[in-house]
Amino acid sequence: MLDIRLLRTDLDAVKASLSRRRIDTSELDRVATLDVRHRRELSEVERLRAEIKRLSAGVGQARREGNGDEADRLAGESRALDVERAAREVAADELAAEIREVMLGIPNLPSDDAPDGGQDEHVLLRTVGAERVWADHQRVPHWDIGAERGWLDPERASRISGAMFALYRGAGARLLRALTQLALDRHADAWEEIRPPTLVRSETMLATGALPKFADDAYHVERDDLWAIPTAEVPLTSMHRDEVLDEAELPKRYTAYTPCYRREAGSAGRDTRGTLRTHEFDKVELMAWCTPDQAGEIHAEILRRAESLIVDLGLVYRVIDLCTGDLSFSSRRTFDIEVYAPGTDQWLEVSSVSWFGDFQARRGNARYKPAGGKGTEFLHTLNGSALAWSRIWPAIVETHRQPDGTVLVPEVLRPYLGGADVLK
RNA sequence: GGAGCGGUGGCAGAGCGGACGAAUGCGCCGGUCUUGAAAACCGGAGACCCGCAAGGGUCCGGGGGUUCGAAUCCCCCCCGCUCCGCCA
Repeated sequence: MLDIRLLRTDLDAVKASLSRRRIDTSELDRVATLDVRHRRELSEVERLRAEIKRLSAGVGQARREGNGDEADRLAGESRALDVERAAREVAADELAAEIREVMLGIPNLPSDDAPDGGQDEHVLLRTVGAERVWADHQRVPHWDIGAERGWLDPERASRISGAMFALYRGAGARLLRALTQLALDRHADAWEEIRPPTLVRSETMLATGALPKFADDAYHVERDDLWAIPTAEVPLTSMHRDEVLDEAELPKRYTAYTPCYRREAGSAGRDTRGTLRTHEFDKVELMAWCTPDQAGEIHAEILRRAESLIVDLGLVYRVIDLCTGDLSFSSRRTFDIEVYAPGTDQWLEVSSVSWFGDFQARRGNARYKPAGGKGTEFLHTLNGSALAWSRIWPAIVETHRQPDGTVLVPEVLRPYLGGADVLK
């Protein structure tokens, strides 16, 4: 959520910034108007309440002095004022609720550094491995490899759960487990491993920015009013909700391995083959809490870590600086890592490394106490995927497919596959 | 699912109709002492909102109610804990 004070002092700047996202900014004018009215009602309510408090103190005093008539007179006066107070308060509360509702639907301000551009534009920062030459045996899509080797079983997956679910088997399944373990181990040096709940409350979804706008994209367990997380970012971003941390304990770095659930509403019929787009996939995520000063370095660190794993897996990839029109709702700046899958001849998004500023912390009321200073400040949050099953798996089997149809195991993965250098 | 107990400041924990934004302890900040630190002692400090400021207001899980006045009484809800039952 944006700081509403920004709308009071700098409405034009906020509008200019949000229009870089290529969205309609008329809601901002509406909030600004409502805000003025809200504050007017609020100060009137407060004036009345102060008066009532004064009168009430008088009642108590008059009573103690045995002056019953005076006490009754003051009580009556107070009662009359309270009628007006109640009416004004209802009006103020309604305005506050309306303001909140609109504010929750307004996306974050893009960073000044984020490149301008629409949804289909992006700034390519670098491509690693572009010079690589692909042989015919690497031009086989992973769904064919999966069928050929018995690693993927789409018929049974849909028998069990329907379209857009994956069922991996044998060495294919084992490869996933190895990848997960590898990713988790790589960050154990500085990132605390978390295994959070994956069914969460509405407030938890709201703090991240997954609600209220994107309710249709998530699975909702109605009977218990719980949501299946679309990413570990959701529970991790509520780890310190309603807390006040000491600056000395920052930054806090977490890594979590969880399943992720997405309804993919509106994507039916797209990417129907293979594992690229599924309702459920597992992912290892990196997520950090820090001060504004630390955010830049952490952002770089997450990107560095995500890239280095991909390098070690022997994959070709590129890094993209997302344009303002393509930035996700809560993000101020995002770098996407896309891995090249030679069999499907596609660049697959495997990680979005994002800086959210204090946007999520504000929604979740997560603050810190600056060392030596007084008061509290909102934390900054950042995150990025370290490894997403549904995209890394195809890239690996396609990239490392050998002429005989087997798949060469990247060096770093071998210890996790009992030393095997080839998957047959 | 049944029974009981509880939710108060950064944390722990008193208070149970008016003088309570709230004792006390821990933690935190400043000072005295010390070569320095620790200890001890003295002092300070809650969060949030409105306001240029002076100042005002809100906040004792959330929401209603009673009352001139609610942390305190009543109702509903949420969350947590304990015991029993069920269960991977």
